[in-house]
Amino acid sequence: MIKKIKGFADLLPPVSNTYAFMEQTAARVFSLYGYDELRLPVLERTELFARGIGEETDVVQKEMYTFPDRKGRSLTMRPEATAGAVRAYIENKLYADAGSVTKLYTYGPMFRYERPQKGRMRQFHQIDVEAFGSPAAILDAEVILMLGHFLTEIGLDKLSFEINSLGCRDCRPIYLKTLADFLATLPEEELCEDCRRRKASNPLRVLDCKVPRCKELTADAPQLSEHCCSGCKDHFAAVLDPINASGLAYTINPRLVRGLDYYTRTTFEVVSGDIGSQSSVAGGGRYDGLISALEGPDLPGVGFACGMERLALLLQDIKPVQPDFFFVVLDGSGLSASLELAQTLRRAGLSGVTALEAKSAKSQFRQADKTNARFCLILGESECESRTVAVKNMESGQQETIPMADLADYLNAR
RNA sequence: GUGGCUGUAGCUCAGUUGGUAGAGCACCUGGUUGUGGCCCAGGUGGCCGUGGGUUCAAGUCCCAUCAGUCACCCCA
Repeated sequence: MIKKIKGFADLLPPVSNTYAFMEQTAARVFSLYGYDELRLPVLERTELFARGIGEETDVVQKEMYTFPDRKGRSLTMRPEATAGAVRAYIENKLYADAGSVTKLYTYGPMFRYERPQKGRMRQFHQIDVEAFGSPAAILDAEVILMLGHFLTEIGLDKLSFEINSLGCRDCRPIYLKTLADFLATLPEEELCEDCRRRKASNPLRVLDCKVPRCKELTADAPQLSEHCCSGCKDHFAAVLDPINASGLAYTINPRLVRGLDYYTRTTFEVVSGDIGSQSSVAGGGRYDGLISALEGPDLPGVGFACGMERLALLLQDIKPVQPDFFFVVLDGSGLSASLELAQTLRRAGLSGVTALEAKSAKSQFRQADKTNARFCLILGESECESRTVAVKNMESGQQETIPMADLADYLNAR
């Protein structure tokens, strides 16, 4: 038997209905904020991600599905949506007639070659939002509030928001130097193995280490909020003001680090304690240098992505829609008539299914019961002859004989 | 890439110190020759993940392998 490959999943009902619900809710909520849908390719040139996400990131270095096409060009299955969205924004010159801001959302599968575990698949799904072209702090705040609005609409209003600022292209390098100097003063042998490596490769990550001893050692580490430039300080305050006014609960997490190189200034994350170790259900932030780094105009951007697998872990699975009617046929003569009648009812807006073979009445009624149909429509020999249908209300058990011609009106009235 | 745990019916799982494979749910049929749910009776369904080894005998013990899962790491 051919089986699916590791880290890839079939999304079956009722889980698939939950995904549809998330997508539909996202589309509805985001449109309230002026966002339009963007649909992007799943494959891009490898270089897009290498330059967009950062050559040194784990995602690029060891997690991408990369392979040559038939002409030897290196292609990559997208590991996230932002780089592709920025590429589309530049390539289609959406900045030309957009006024001050271009608001887009997209959703779909992403691919990362990682060891699967709870909340982490190799093919996973994100709902992604990008707002290009404006440096306004109020836009950062709006994006965060919109994420909160969306989560509330899908029934998740108890999640924790964490917000931080990572500084800008000017002040972050200075801070990183300060941090590196501080880390160099720590006793090397007392740091965990990972942190010894991260000290050089990704110093911000050391602040995020979960090992207790590392936490102690870095307790007095210099904080970016004290070392960033006045522009970044003002920006961060201007982001928090409207969020405070909105009543959205959040914490400032000065150790909140994003793994993708492009983030600047505002970053945020939504975490849940109920879904295992992969606790981050959404994350995002501002990326003011990304568009120019991909050879577009020097315009800023802000956005976020939600992990649909992780949200689905928090949502009850939504049941498939229930049909209104089920056709019971008692002999072969009713079979073709039942389909014809069912088509009439469907065109009249009623949903339902027909029996596909004339098995015993008991068996057909059992089948009808399983579909949760509200009515059974019974077509036997006598009904076919008199051009009527026996309609049984499955809840009350009562049954009436209705002329075929009146069937749609009769059912629609109930 | 590293580690832990688990692989027995469609699903959830029992299976004693090794002795020829079980339950519940689901499914099918009947109890009502044209009427569901509840109940009752019966039934279908397993290379016990795969390969090798030990043994008179392996679901059970040993080795390997594959798969799943959780965690590290990383991220949404």
